[in-house]
Amino acid sequence: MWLQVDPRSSIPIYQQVVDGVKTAIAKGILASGDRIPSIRELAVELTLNPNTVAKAYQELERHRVIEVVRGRGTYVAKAPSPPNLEERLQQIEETMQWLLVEGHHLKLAPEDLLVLFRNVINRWARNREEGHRDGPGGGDHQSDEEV
Amino acid sequence: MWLQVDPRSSIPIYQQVVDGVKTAIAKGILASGDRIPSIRELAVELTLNPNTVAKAYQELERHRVIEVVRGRGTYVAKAPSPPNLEERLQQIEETMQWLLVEGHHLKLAPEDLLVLFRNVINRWARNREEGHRDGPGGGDHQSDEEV
Amino acid sequence: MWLQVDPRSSIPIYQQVVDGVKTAIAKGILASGDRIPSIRELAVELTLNPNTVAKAYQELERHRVIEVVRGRGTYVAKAPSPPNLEERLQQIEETMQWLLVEGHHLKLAPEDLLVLFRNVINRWARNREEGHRDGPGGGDHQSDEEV
Amino acid sequence: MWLQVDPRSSIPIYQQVVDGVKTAIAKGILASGDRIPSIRELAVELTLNPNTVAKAYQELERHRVIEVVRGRGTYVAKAPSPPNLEERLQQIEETMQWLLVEGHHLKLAPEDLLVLFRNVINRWARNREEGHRDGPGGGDHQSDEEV
DNA sequence: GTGGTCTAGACCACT
DNA sequence: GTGGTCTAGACCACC
Repeated sequence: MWLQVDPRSSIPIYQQVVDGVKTAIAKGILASGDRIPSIRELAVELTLNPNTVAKAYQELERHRVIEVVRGRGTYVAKAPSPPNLEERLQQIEETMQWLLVEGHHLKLAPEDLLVLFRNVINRWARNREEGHRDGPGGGDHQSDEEV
Repeated sequence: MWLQVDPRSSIPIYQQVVDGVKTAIAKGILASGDRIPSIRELAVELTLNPNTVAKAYQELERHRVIEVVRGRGTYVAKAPSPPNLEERLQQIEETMQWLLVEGHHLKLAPEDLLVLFRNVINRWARNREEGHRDGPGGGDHQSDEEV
Repeated sequence: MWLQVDPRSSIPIYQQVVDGVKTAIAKGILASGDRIPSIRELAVELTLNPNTVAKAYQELERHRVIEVVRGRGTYVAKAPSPPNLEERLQQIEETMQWLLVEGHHLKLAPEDLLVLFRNVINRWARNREEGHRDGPGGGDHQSDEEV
Repeated sequence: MWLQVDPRSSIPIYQQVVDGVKTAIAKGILASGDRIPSIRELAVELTLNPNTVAKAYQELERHRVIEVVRGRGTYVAKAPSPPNLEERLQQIEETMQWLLVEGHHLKLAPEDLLVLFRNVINRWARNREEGHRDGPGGGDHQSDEEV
């Protein structure tokens, strides 16, 4: 399963679901137009309350990440154009500043963090490739891009 | 004041205080051995509940960022050697992965994020320099900034 | 086609059909006595479940907007005299009040809304003219009445 | 009470609460910075489930209409600058078009609707004045603005 | 005290 | 079958 949840984490479960779906899309495991499990299916799969999953799905819909077709199911959105772009860009910069602060207290200079970030990116790219290869549905989406 | 708090933020106030102190240290505004305001002083200054400030200070002490000397006050720790390094390094990497996911949904490629990160670092370096220049070197706590 | 439906909208599809038919009539694309597609035809055309179309047609019939002639087809009603006029007038006024509230939060004064409404009316009138010119079917039914 | 709810309406209760708060603000009954009832208070007052009220409050917060201060209560936002302005403006125009369609079937020409709208505005202005006069707290906010 | 999250179980509208 | 809404009752973090 491309989605896992840790009920003991301090991060709300619904937020974990939101992040998990976003991650699966970013990794290429889910592609535009793919159907994702219904609320009830996912609730059974992860042994969660359907309401919890519903809350996550609503949040994802609000962010234009998925699209709900009443009575038929839920799908990964076609053109995931984010709404409040500025706000979220600012959040990204704040997170980067947090990295600098946290790094300083771990005695990591900005250059160290830059190197670390590069490593994370490379590892990510490799995983993404795998995600493409053994993704759902067999040969539905290619994986022939260079890394 | 080198510390500000937004009561309307979704981030807990005590967490904002923790982050604020860490940031001030990382920026060079506070240095090892500097005295920081007492719980009551800070509570008055920021109009917070003393319990809230106390909780933040506890957290900072647990992370070896500050040291409380009974009856004399609280000081920035000499050698802020982090305890649970492994755990926090992992958290940093997770945060970087989150940047990749969020960036993907904002149509920012890893390279874009790398550039963005570099910008943030540069801006940070500039601010840090200023922090050094007109830092709290003179009296108890400086407050001569324009408002 | 003078009717389009968005399955991803939060507005029920049957309601979209109802509104669509009413709009076509108001625009002059459909006129009194015109034949409209059968339930099955429309369902095929829009790839909808026939039940959904049937529900829409029922609603339209209840509002005296269309008339079903058993075995012969469905037609735009002659004298679309509304049944519950009071109720619907009240609904119109409520909608106008909603416009004022929503406008206030968008910093639009009532005068601004009035201007905006005038613009919408003008645009509407222009479209309506076009609807007249290149109406459906090419001369099958005239609809050059004044309103 | 400046908020009423009809449990038998087809409009979701939480939506009624959202609209009600917005209306109260637009009418001047609630002003920037005013405290609004806590979730539990309002739930008791309207005999609703707290979760229902919470959902409404979250929606209002997302629209920047209210601000939540943890542990202290909820307040009408200072600078209610709406986020997705374009989207909401478009919704307003669509609503105005709906008025034209609905008016046509009620045999109301656009000019009639314009007149009707003017009436609604005037009535609204009068009510707003009253709302100011016998608002909460007596003379806390003035009501001497032109109408 | 406040709001935030989660579960359980129910009913409804839509397709 | 799908998602949307509501209730009831519980636990938790924060202030």
